[in-house]
Amino acid sequence: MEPARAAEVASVGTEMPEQCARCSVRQFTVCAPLDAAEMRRLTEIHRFVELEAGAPITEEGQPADHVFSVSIGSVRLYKLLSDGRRAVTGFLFPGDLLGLTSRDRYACSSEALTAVRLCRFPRRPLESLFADIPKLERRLLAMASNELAAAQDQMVLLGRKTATEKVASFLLQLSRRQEARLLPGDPVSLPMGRADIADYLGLTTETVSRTITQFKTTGLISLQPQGRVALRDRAALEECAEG
Amino acid sequence: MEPARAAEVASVGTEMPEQCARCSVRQFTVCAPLDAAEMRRLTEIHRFVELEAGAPITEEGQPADHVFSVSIGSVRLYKLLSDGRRAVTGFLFPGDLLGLTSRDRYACSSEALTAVRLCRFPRRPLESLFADIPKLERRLLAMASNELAAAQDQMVLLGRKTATEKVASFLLQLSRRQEARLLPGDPVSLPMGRADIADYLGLTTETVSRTITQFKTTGLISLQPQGRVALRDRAALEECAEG
DNA sequence: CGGTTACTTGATGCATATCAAAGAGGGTGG
DNA sequence: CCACCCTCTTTGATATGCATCAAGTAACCG
Repeated sequence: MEPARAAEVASVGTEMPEQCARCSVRQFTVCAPLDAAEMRRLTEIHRFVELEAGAPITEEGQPADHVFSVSIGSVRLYKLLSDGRRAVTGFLFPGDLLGLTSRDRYACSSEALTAVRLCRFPRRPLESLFADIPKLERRLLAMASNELAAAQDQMVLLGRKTATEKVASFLLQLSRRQEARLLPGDPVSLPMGRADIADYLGLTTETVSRTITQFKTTGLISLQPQGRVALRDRAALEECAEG
Repeated sequence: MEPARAAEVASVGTEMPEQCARCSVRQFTVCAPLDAAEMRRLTEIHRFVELEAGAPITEEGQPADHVFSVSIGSVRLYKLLSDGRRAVTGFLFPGDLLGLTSRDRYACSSEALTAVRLCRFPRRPLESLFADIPKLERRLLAMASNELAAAQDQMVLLGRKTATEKVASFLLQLSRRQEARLLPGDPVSLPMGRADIADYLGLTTETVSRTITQFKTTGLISLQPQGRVALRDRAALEECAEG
C-alpha cells in the first residue's frame, strides 16, 4: 500500500475521495445532501470519465446502463427525426445529471460540447444504494422534478414564443444557470454553436444569428472573445423574453 | 358499527378502502406498487375531490400544498405568457399525477377538462410517508422520469415537426395512452377542444382544424360523435408523424 | 498563412398565422 | 318537441415571420 493512500485508508468510512472533496460543484449535484460516509458508498461504485469535445456519451435507444453527473464541461442532449432533423433537448453544465430514466433505454443521445469530465455510476448498483441512502433517491426525485419544470418552460418557449423572445429567453436562462452555480451571471458563455442553439430553440442558424445581431445593434448585448456574451441591458432582455 | 363495515373492521391494516379496491386505474397510478397495508397508510391522508368541467385545480405560482392523482376524467395543464398567449403543457388522464414539484409552488395551472374525480394528497404528510414506504418514492421517481421522457418528445414535436406531423403525432399519442390504460387504442377520444390541441401543438385552431380535415379527406381518420376519432389507417398516420 | 469551418448578411419563398365569415352541434326555454 | 342561441368548428382569403437558398466574411487551426 503506497504512502499516498495512507490517510485515506486510516479514515475508511468517514472521508470522501480527494477528487470529490475538491469537486467545485458538489453542492449542486446529486451528491449535495450526502455526508462523508455516504459519499464513500457512492464513490465505491463510480468512475471518472474524461472525454474530448464532440465525443458521444449516450445514444438514444441504447441500454441505459449508466447515470452520469457532469463535473467539468458542457454536454448537448438531442434527438433526431428519421430524415435527419435534429432537436436539441437540453444543454448540461457542471452539476447536471445525465441519463436518468425509469426505462431500460436512454431517451436521448448526448455528446460532449467541450472537453468534459463526468462521474459515471452503473445503474443497478446505484439503485441498490437507494435502500441504504434514502436521501439519494430523494435527491434524484428533486432533480427530476426540477428538470420537468424546466422542460415545461421550454415547451412554452417552443410552442408560443417568437424568435426574438426565444433567443432572449435562452441568453437569460444560461445567465441564471451560471448564477445557480455561484458564477457571475454576466458575461454568459456560449460553448455551443449557432446550429445547436437553433436546434434547441426550434429556429435556423440564420435566424439565431440575425436575432443576436439585432440585440447587438440595439445595445442589449455585446459579443466578446471565446463565445462570451455580455448582457448590456438585462432589463430590456427580460422584457424581450416575455413578450 | 354498521354491518356493512364488519368485514373491513375485521381486517384493519390489511384491507384497502373500498373506493381504492374498485379503482379502475390503480395499477397505473402512484398506488400501483403498494400492498393493502401500505394503501391504507396512503389513504389515511388522502381525500377524494370531484370537480365539474372547467373547474380550476392548481394555479401556476401558488403554494403547492397538494399532489393529485387523476381517478376519473381529463385535465389540461397550461402556462400563460404575460400578453395572454397560452401554452398547454399536457393533458392528464386517469392514473396520471398532477402537482409533483420539488419547489413550494406549482409550475403549471390546471383545469378540469371534463367532470373529474381526483385523489388529493397533502404534500407534507405524503412526503413523511416516504420514510416508511420507500416504494412510494421509487414510484414517484419512475413516474417523474416517464414524464420527463414524454416532455422531451414534446420538445422535438414543438421545435422540429410540421403541422401535419404534429397532429398525427398527437392522435397517436392519445391512442397509445389509451392502450397504456388497457383501453382500445381506436377510436381515440378527444375530450379537449381544437383550441386546447392548438395550444398543445404550438399551432392555431384553424391549422389544427384544417389538418384534421385533410386526414379525414385522405381517409386516414374519420370523425365520430362526441369528439371521437377513428384511426382508419394507423400505418399511414405513423408515417405522417415521423416525417 | 492557407484551408476549413462557423458565422453573418442578403434575397426570395412558403408554411402557417391572421382576419373574416359561414356551418354545425348542443343545450335551453318556450 | 322544436326553435333558438351560443359556442365551437370549419372553410376561405390574405398576410407575415421565419425558412430556404445563396454568397460573402470572420474565426480558427494546423
